[in-house]
Amino acid sequence: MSEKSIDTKTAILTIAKDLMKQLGYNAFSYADIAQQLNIKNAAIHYHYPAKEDLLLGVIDTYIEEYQHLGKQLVAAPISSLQKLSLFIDKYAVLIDQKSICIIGSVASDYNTLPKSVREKVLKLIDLVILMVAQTLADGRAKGELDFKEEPKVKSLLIMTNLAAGVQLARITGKNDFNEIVKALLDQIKN
Amino acid sequence: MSEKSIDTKTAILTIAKDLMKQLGYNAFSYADIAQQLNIKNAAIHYHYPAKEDLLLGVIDTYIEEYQHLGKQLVAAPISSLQKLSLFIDKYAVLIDQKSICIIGSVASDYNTLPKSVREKVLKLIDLVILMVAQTLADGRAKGELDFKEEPKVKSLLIMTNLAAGVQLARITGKNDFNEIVKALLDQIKN
DNA sequence: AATTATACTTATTAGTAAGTAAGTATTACT
DNA sequence: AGTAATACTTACTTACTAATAAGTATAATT
Repeated sequence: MSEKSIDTKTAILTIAKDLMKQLGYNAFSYADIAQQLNIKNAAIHYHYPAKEDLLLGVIDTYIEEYQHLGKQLVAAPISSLQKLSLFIDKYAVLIDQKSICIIGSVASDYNTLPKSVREKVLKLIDLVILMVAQTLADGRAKGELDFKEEPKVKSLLIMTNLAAGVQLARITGKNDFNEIVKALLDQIKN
Repeated sequence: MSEKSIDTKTAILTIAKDLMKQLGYNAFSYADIAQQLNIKNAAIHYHYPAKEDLLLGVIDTYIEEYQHLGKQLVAAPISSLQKLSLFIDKYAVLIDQKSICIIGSVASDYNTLPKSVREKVLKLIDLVILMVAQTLADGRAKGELDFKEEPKVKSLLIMTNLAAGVQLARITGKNDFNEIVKALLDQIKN
């Protein structure tokens, strides 16, 4: 694969990710991507034969991103609260982009997704929930955090606050998301 | 309007609501509804000229439903915890139907919705958040509930737990939703 | 009884979707 | 230098989308 092709393939993926988060799986088309890149519709099919392949590629980049973040967080010389803040920041920036998180995007379109994508989505969700749960468990063990729920359950609570928080804030305004974050951080601070 | 027509119009709306919750705004078509009702595509356009009108009709039924529920809850001779449970039950049943809540459904498609729909969605969201907030405030005043956040903020936290909870549970299984509900009820019990 | 409104069907249109086959220019390999 | 792979474009197909115009049967109104 030449460098030009790598660029195009990466560029397609980057735009697909943005469109996924802004519009959802069923509301963007190959034509939208082609227009932005000034290439033809069929050029995208060359790199990603079916829309299913494109979506698999999108999910893969997030799996890699969160695997990378997970490893970074374990080793990072920062407090557990700061680690969670790094994670929360990923959600906060979405609102300014009029976007929602990729998990929320695929979750609402779930019934229309191909089986291969569904399986990969489940893998991504498990990865993220576990990463947050481990950060929470670690923080509590170190006495940096305090909460009474099981780490896995607390992770579910925080994840749902964030995922639906950005969905809500896109409609009602960013302040609602900020209030949610403030409250959930206050819940786990020691 | 004859009775037959009322039946058809109501039936269209009922199916549209189901499709919205299962597939989302952009993933269902007039053909899907027509097929289920054994009528022609154009018959739906007779009752709802544009898809925008159909979606406005769908949101309206939910606004009416929650206005009704809100009035019922104020007068009902049950505890605040039971009132919240009635609300939570509305979300629990969605999972078995492989559906998500209407707010979550329109929230993820928000950028593709007509302006008229967006305004009505905001009205619905405000209504629901306020209803939950008032139930929470009332319960705390009566000593039935205990939480440290402002009622509006606690309402946001619970709403996001529920909305994203059903989205998540459709993928990972109902148990995750049950765990979320158990934990959030435990947080506010006195 | 005649007229009109209601609730549709039939038939069609314009637009857009994903996807494909065949051709072409460029680059890499032997 | 010749061959083959890469990265596209051109041109097209099939299928589906919302939407509309025109026609029809039935029911309500005058």
